[in-house]
Amino acid sequence: MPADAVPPEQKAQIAHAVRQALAKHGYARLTTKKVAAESDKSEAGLYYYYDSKDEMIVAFLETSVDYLARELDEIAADGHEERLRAVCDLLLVDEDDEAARGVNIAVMELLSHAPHNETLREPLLEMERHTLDVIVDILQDGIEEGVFRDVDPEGTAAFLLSATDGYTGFALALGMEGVGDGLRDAISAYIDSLLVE
Amino acid sequence: MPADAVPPEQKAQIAHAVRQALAKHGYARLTTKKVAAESDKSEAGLYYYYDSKDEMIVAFLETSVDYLARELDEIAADGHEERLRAVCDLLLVDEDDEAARGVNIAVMELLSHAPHNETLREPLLEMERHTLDVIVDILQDGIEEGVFRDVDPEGTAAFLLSATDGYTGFALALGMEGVGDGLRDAISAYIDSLLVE
DNA sequence: TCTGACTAAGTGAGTATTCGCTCGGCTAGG
DNA sequence: CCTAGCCGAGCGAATACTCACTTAGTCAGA
Repeated sequence: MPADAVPPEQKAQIAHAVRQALAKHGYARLTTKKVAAESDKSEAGLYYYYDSKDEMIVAFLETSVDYLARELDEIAADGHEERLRAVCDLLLVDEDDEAARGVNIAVMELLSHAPHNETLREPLLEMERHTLDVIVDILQDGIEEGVFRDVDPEGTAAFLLSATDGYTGFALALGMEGVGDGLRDAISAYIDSLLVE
Repeated sequence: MPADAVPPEQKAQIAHAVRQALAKHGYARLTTKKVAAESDKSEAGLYYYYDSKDEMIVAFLETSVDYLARELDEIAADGHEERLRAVCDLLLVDEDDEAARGVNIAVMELLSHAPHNETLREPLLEMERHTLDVIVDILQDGIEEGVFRDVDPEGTAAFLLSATDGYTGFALALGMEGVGDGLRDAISAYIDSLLVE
C-alpha cells in the first residue's frame, strides 16, 4: 500500500508502536517483530499497511513532527522573551520523564544515522528545520521590537537548538545526573544576556 | 582472548578499521564483515583478538578517548580565554573535514544507543565526563583569576559541550549547510559574555 | 644441524539464529 | 460470495560467531 493511503488511525497506531519499540530498544536494535509486539497487530499485519520497515519509521517521524509543531504552536506565553524561554524549556527534555526521554534519545539516534539512510533524512530535516525556524522567528520579532539585542537570529537559534539537542544526545543518553539543572540555568542566563538592558 | 591482552599494535589496527567502517556505514549498519573489509585481516582474524563485535567497538572508543584527551591536553594557548576558545573550536567539527565528520557522527550514534548497550556506556561516559571536566577546569581557573565572571562552571561547561555535541548530532548529520558559521559566531559571542568587563 | 613439539596468527567454510519481507488462507461484514 | 483486514508459517538473505585447519616461526634436545 502506498504510504499516503494508510488510514490515519492505522498510521497513528503503527507510529505509536514504532515509538514504543524505539524507546525500548533503540534504532540499531529495532526490528519489525518488536514493533509488532508493541502494536495489536502481527508482523505481517504491519506490512499490510507499509511496504518496508523504513516506511513505518517515517510514519513515526511524521507523526512526531506534527506533534512537536503543534506543541510549539500551542505555547501560550506573552512576549518574545517568555516565548523563547518556553520553547527552550520544551526542547530540554525532563530527565525524569522516562517516556519522553526514550523517544528523544531515539530521535537523536535516527539523526545520527541519517547520513546513511536517505529515507529518514527528509522528515528529520523538516523537524529540525521547523524547530530552528520557530526560534529564529521569535528572535527576529524580539529584535525588531527591541526586546532582544541585535544578535544574528540564525546563529543564536542554532546555538540554542544545538544545546538542547546535545543535552539529550549526551547527558540524557548517558544518564549523567545533575547536568540538566546546571544547563537549564546556564541557558536561562544566556537568554538574559540576549535581552536589551 | 581477554580484551586487555590484545597487543597494542593490533588494538590500534582494529580500532582504526572500526573507525573507518563506522564512518562509512554508521553503527546501525555496522557488521563485522565491514570491519574486516577495512582491515587487513579476515572476519575470523578479528575474532582471534576480540571475543565479540562490541569489544571491537569498545577498542575503538578507548583509542578515541585517548586521542581526544591528548588533543585537549596539547592545546597550546595562553590564558584561560584563549584556551576555552581553542577547546570549543576543537569540539566543533569542521563540516568539510569528511573523515572527522563521519567519526563524530558515529560517536553520536553510539551515544544515543548507549541506553540500550551496557558495554558501550562506560567508555562513552568517560569520554564525555573527561571533556566536561576539561572545560570546567578552564572555567574555574579563569574565574579564580578574574578572567571570567562568576558563573557556575558545571552548568556553563555543560552548555558548551551540549552545543558542540548537538551541532554534530543535528547540523552535521543532516548536512545543514551554513549553520556552522553562525553557530561558531554565537558561541564566540557567548564566550565574550562570560568575560569580566 | 636436523627433528619434532609447540605456539602465535591467522583463514575459509561453515553453523545457528535473526532479519525483513511474502504468501496462502482465514474470517467477519456487506 | 466477495473483499478488506489480518495472521501463521516460513523463505531467502544476512548476521554474529565458531571450528578445523594451515602456515611460519621458535626452541629444546639428540
